[in-house]
Amino acid sequence: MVEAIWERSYGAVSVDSICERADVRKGSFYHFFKSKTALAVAALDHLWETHSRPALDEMFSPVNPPLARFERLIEFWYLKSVECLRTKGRVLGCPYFNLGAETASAEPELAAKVSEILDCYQGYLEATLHEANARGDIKITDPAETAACLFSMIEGSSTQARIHNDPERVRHFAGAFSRMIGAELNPDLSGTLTQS
Amino acid sequence: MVEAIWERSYGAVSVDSICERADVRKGSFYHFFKSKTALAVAALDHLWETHSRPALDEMFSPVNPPLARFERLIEFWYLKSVECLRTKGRVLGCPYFNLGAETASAEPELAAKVSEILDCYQGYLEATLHEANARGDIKITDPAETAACLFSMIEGSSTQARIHNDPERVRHFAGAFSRMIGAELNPDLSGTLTQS
DNA sequence: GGTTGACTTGACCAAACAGTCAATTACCCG
DNA sequence: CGGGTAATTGACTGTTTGGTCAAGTCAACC
Repeated sequence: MVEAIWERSYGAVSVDSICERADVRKGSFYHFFKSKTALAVAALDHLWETHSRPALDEMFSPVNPPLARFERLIEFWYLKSVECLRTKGRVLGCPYFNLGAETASAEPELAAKVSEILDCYQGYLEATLHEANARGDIKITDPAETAACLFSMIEGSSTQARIHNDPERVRHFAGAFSRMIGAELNPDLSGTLTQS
Repeated sequence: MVEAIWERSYGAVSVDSICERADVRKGSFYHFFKSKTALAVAALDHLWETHSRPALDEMFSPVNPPLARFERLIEFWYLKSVECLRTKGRVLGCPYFNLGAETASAEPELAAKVSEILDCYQGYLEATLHEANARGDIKITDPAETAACLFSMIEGSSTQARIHNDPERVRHFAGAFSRMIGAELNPDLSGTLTQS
């Protein structure tokens, strides 16, 4: 499962443990997947299609004005981190990013899938920057480059949150986000209070 | 060795292979290090003290004006990525960040060491922002937060460069760096030409 | 010359690893 | 009901894993 890999790491999760958790014998596993890598690719794709992409489609829905979409995205990452710490006992960061960094040099197929997903994610940012530009909300000369930087900041922050096991590390980038696109964003970051 | 872990990953490098590369028998290894984790901690510390910290001390030397230090840092990351691709056949990103992300949830001692190193790294940025503020070069209201964001962007970019195996991914953040601190930076990013 | 203690060695361990396979069962379609 | 195919099983393989250990080497010091 992608969850176990997310919580631990690709190298630390064995096919045996995956089978045990799914209550399936190893032969069945290898009937459906030709290798551990193939399972990981499929799991990543599934997670993307069933969770991440729908969530992004909602956050970046055209019914919201462009800058509001960014606010929702910032909120999303922070709430996710806080919730993750509460429910899983650890801040885990981005599953795609973690897995990609770990396996980039050893599992080319896995890295290719992660690359594809990450670029698609970044595309949401870029498209929104374009739209905000067109509406005159902001004035960005190179939306592609800016999207890349914003996305790097998001992923970098959330990976730091994982390393330090501290969700507040993803809180910081809200202000920088505003400064980088030259517009005021006011995401609701009172996530820690949502439990009460 | 830290190099093997950097090129592959912590989980993919065995104690056996480390011993073989060092032409040492396993018993000797465990005479000096109580575990594989302990070796990694020591190796990380050694890399930091002998390479990264001296490099940072030079880049952030007080003889350079604050903004010039940032230019050198941006250059540094780009040149490192290009050189890494040329000499090792792959862009590898930041060894601390990669290792920290992979082992954060399984190896607390390792994660603690990485946290310490990363915070120290970020400290160079923060101190420089303070100094640039004091000189009137820039006007940043929260240097700590800004340093965190800049550092996240650096690490995020370089990890993306690793995942995509593309050094140009670290090139992007030069412009964003300028925009975030509100001052023009002009790093020399003609790194691809340095081989001729 | 004898003792000490740091270092080295190779044989060893039990567990875990990814992956295989022949045999069996479940299921669907005619 | 009968037959073909898809799914499932458990026992198996050969390798590798992190880590241990008794036995030994060696130089330094008393």
